[in-house]
Order: sequence, then structure tokens, then C-alpha cells
Amino acid sequence: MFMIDVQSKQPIFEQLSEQILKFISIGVLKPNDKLPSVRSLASQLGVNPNTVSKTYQELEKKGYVYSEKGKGCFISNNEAEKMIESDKLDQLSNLLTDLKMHHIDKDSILKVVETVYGKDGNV
Amino acid sequence: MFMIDVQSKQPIFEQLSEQILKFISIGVLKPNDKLPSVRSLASQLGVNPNTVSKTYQELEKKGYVYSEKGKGCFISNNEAEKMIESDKLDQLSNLLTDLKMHHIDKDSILKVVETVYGKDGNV
Amino acid sequence: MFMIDVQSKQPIFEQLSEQILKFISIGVLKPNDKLPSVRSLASQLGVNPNTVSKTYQELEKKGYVYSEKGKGCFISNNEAEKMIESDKLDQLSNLLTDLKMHHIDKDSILKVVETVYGKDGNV
Amino acid sequence: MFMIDVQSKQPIFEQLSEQILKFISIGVLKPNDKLPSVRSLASQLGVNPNTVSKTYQELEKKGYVYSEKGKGCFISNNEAEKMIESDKLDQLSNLLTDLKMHHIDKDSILKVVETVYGKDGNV
DNA sequence: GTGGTCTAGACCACC
DNA sequence: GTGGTCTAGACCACA
Repeated sequence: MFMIDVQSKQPIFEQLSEQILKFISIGVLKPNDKLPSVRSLASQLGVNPNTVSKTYQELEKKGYVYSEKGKGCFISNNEAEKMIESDKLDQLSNLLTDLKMHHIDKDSILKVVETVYGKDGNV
Repeated sequence: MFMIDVQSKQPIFEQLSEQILKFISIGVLKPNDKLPSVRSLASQLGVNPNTVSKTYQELEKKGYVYSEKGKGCFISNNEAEKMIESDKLDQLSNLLTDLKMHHIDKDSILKVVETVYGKDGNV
Repeated sequence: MFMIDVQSKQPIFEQLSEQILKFISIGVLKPNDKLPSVRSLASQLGVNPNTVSKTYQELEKKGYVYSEKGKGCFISNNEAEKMIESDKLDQLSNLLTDLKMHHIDKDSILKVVETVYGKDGNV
Repeated sequence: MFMIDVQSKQPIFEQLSEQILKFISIGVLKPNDKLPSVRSLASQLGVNPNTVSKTYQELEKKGYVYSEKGKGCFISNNEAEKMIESDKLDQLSNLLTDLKMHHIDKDSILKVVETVYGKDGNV
């Protein structure tokens, strides 16, 4: 289910974190779903348990998951999906502001949007 | 002219690099314009000369600038602006692909675009 | 009657322990009152019976309750209330010492006291 | 300057964190002061560099310090002192609410306050 | 069994 | 030199 690239410049714990958030946001992981145990996920990915543990702790601090000692780590139910969506749209806004500063016109933007999303109105 | 934030998680050389590219793309820096000397820019920014040097070397590798021993570092004339624009649109494409994977619909995207660029077609 | 939060960082057995002490100190539980059986309380709270058992054992160690094999667990009569009160005042003393070390002045303390207890002298 | 108790049940990184906060709040450590390097503090305390590193990262996430790769870790200047004071008064408020629920009267509270702070209005 | 903490020692990017 | 990340392996508290 999870995939990491140990060669990547991006830290493993960050790759893993992003994947979990992605699974939350696309609905594969739902509130109160149990994440794999630290040890099992670590061995499955071939990484150190500490690395997985760090990932879970990071996500917990951000409120996306909660952990119960002796039981496991679970998806948080406080509207994690919406938090993620809001974060992503912020990223888009920042990038667009940057593009605008580079004098890239709206039409170029829209062309890219349509390349990715298709020309019609569907998702 | 240049501004860096030493507290930022983003490496200084990267901040500096991005600013130079920004100035190229908005036309403040034009082909064959001379960049400040490594030493002067370093002392002006209060950073290590090695850091400025590294910035120039990175930009030279990517073809945005060229340096001549004993003379200085200059903006390259091989269509640097277009290269930058293409890079930025790639970033946008990547982000949009990510947003799509998160099931964020096209309308939300367009709303953000219009917030940043204004509703009419101008730049 | 009892409530626990499984998501809390505080161990369940500790939450339970504190609640029992609270009920003793406010007089809901009186000397020689019988506590729920380990099994019934565990199933009622949806926790592991071991956890409830541990709670009772901890309280027994501290002298707040006593247990009789085959009969159950009962509130101790050796001035449990006063012991609790003394414990709590110790906590307050420790916290105040900490606040003093942080250079927080007496007036700020008194203001908080009055916010919680009301400005007049009643309880 | 720093002291830890490796025997304590409280995690080392937390002890260290609290001490640093204490030094900030009493003014021994001021904004932009440099903390000891991860390695030097670790060897001085006889703990693992990772443990110190974790402490610094925790404090950074909470905004009390900022770190610059290759340079060191520094006290943040965004009103860290006031943040700490506010935190501490919150703790006091919580404890007092608890005491009130235990039917401990205001006079007992005030007696403790005066024991710690002295009967007169100074400090 | 679970997650949380820690040590020992390593490599990396940055300055 | 600095902080950031990771591995290997250990012990603890909790359920």
C-alpha cells in the first residue's frame, strides 16, 4: 500500500507522511481507521521503525492522526480531509502569485489547468 | 536589491538563486547584465562568500548565467526567460496533478486562479 | 458514572484513578462504599479488565481503597479525603514555586485565583 | 548550566526543553542568543546527540527557538517569554479548577500562595 | 502486542 | 564547524 524511494532527496518520514495524507484525502483512509503498526510498516518498507515512528508523531502533532499506547495509531476524525484540502489550495495560491510575479499570463495558467483536468467541466 | 531570510528552512543559496531568476524573468536583469561580485553581494547580505559563490555556480550549471574569470558573472542570453517560464509551468502542472489526486475539483482551482489573477482576462 | 478518553495522552488507568479520587473527595464515594467489579467497570468503559485491575491496585497501594478477595474493592476509611486534599495542595505549591521562578508576580496569581473562585470569600 | 536527571521518569528531551524555557522566561537566555551546539551540549550532559537534537526540534516547532543549518540554534524573538507566561497561568487555572472541584476552599489556596510568595505584596 | 524513548554511530547538506 | 536524517538495536510503559 505504501511506497517510498530511499534514494530520494526528500526525507523518508516526509514521503511517508505525504502518502498517508494523500490516502486520507482520497478517502482510502477514513477517520478511526487503524494505521499499520510502527514495526510492521517499517519492516514492510524496509526502513527503520524509528523512521515510521517519527512519521506518526509528526502527523499526530499536526492533528491528522492520534495514537494510543499499546493499541496503535489511528486516523483522526477532526475534519482531517478538509484541513488537507485547505492546505493544498493555499499551496496553489502561493504558486500562482509567484507565476503572476513572473509575468506569466492567465491564459497559460488555464491551458495547464485544462491539460491536467481535461477541457470539460468534470473532475 | 536582494533579500534573504536566514531563519528560513530554505537554504540561503536557494533563496538567492530564486530571486535572481525572478529578476531575470520580470526583466529587471537582462541578458549580459553583470551580477554583483561574490564578495560585495556576500557582505551586503551578511552571508558567507562561499554561499554566494555556490549560488552563481548553480545558476551557471543550469545555463541561466555565465561567468568570466576576473570579470564577473553575467546573465546568459540563451532565452533564460523562456526557460524559467517553462520551469514554472512545470511546477504548476505538478501541483495540479497532486490536487487532482486529492479529488479537488476544477472549479475550486479556477476560483483560486481568479482570486489571484482577477476575474477578467488581463494579466 | 465514570468517563475516560482513550485518545488522551494520559494513561487510562491514571484517568480512572483520578476520577475515583475526585468522587471520594467530593463525597460521592464514601468510606466502605463498594467500587464496581473489575469486569463490570471494564466492560462498561470498553477497556481491558487488566487496566481497571491495575487502577484498583494502584489505589490500594496508596491506601485510598482496600480489596477483599471474592468480595470486591472498597473505599478506605483512613481519612482518604484529607490525604487527597493534602496531595492537591502539594501540587499547587509545586506549581506556584515554578511560577515564582518564572518571575510571575503574586498579583497575576491572585487574579487567576479570583477568576476561578470568585472575588468574594466563599467556596 | 543545564542539569538533567537520567533516572527520572520524565523524558530527557522534555526535562531539557523545560529548562531552556525556564532560562528564557527568567531572562538568562534572550532573543537571538545562541544555544550550545547539539553535540557539545550532548557530551556535556552525557546524553546522545539525538536527544538534544530532538529537544531543539521540539522547541522550534513550538516557536521558542529557530535553527540555522550550519550555524546553530537560537532563541526566537517572537515574544517567547510572554507565550511561556501565558502557558503557565493556564496551568494554574486548570489546577485551581480541579482544586475547587475537590471542595478545597479559597482560604487554603491563599495560604499556599502566601507560603510560596511571602505574605507581603512583593515579588 | 502497541507506541515512546534512548543510545551508538553513521552520512548528508549547509555555512 | 553546524543541524537534519537515518539505521541498528535496546528498554520501558501501556493494554
